[in-house]
Amino acid sequence: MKEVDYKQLLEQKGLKKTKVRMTLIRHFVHLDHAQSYSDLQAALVKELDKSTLYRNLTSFEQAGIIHRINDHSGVAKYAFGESPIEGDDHAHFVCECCETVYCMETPAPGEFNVPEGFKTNKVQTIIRGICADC
Amino acid sequence: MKEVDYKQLLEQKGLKKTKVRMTLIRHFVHLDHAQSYSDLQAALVKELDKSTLYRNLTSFEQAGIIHRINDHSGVAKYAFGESPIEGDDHAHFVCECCETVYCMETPAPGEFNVPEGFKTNKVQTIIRGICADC
DNA sequence: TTGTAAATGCAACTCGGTTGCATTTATATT
DNA sequence: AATATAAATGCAACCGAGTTGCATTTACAA
Repeated sequence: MKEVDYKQLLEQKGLKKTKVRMTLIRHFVHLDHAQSYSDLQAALVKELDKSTLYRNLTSFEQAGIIHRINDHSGVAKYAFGESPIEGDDHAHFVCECCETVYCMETPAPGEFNVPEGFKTNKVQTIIRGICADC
Repeated sequence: MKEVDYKQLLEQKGLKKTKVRMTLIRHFVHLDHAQSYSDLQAALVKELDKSTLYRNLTSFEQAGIIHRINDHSGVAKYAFGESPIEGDDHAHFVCECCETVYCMETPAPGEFNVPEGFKTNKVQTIIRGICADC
């Protein structure tokens, strides 16, 4: 994806092309794993305001440019792209060694037998293990 | 489970029988769904110190009296009993209407095909839907 | 009964995340 | 190119979950 495309991506989603947003997109695009707020702060050392960052993460998420991941670490992480399996949730892999979070193409399983009266809408899955780098 | 048993449960786990702990156990036992810190604070109006509460939640968890649940709400919740499926993780059901979290006996599925070099250890599952009460 | 380690309560703190508001900036309009 | 306007930014102040250090109290064993 080229610089020009980032601009188009923003325009297409009705978001203004600002310095902060371009920096953010550029950063997300070339990463294969999810980033938390503090990861982002550390990586983008340039003056980057906390609330500006959070507000942009939110609007990017709403625009489908990134998606929010909840591994079970207590802090939200974000990765480039909409949920790969449109609408539905894809699984996330958390490395128990380096804590890195990867998006898996593996779809969540369909069937879970819940008790009488319970209705299943969707299933979210976290896979824990060791990643290829560790 | 009777009062006397609570005491035995604590002794057996090497935990001293204190007022706070008895109150906590008593509270957890007769609940069918998970409690967050603020749920507990609200329910146990009696003077209950924040750090004491957290420290007890931690030791109860280590002792296997309760287990910690991470639905994707951002706050940890706790429910009575060890993970029903010994060692392995059981699924948790989050009601999208009342936000209540229930433990499901349903085991997590075995097979997820992860990329080359990735090794799966365990799978954690959150089922979202509508509970029997809603 | 008393000694001791563990449990409690309190205050102060960290950190993720949010909100209100004044200032700045992107962009559409002239 | 100048300008009007709504949106984006930066800042400070705030909230709530969870943690830590420390002095005091309590359970329990000797």
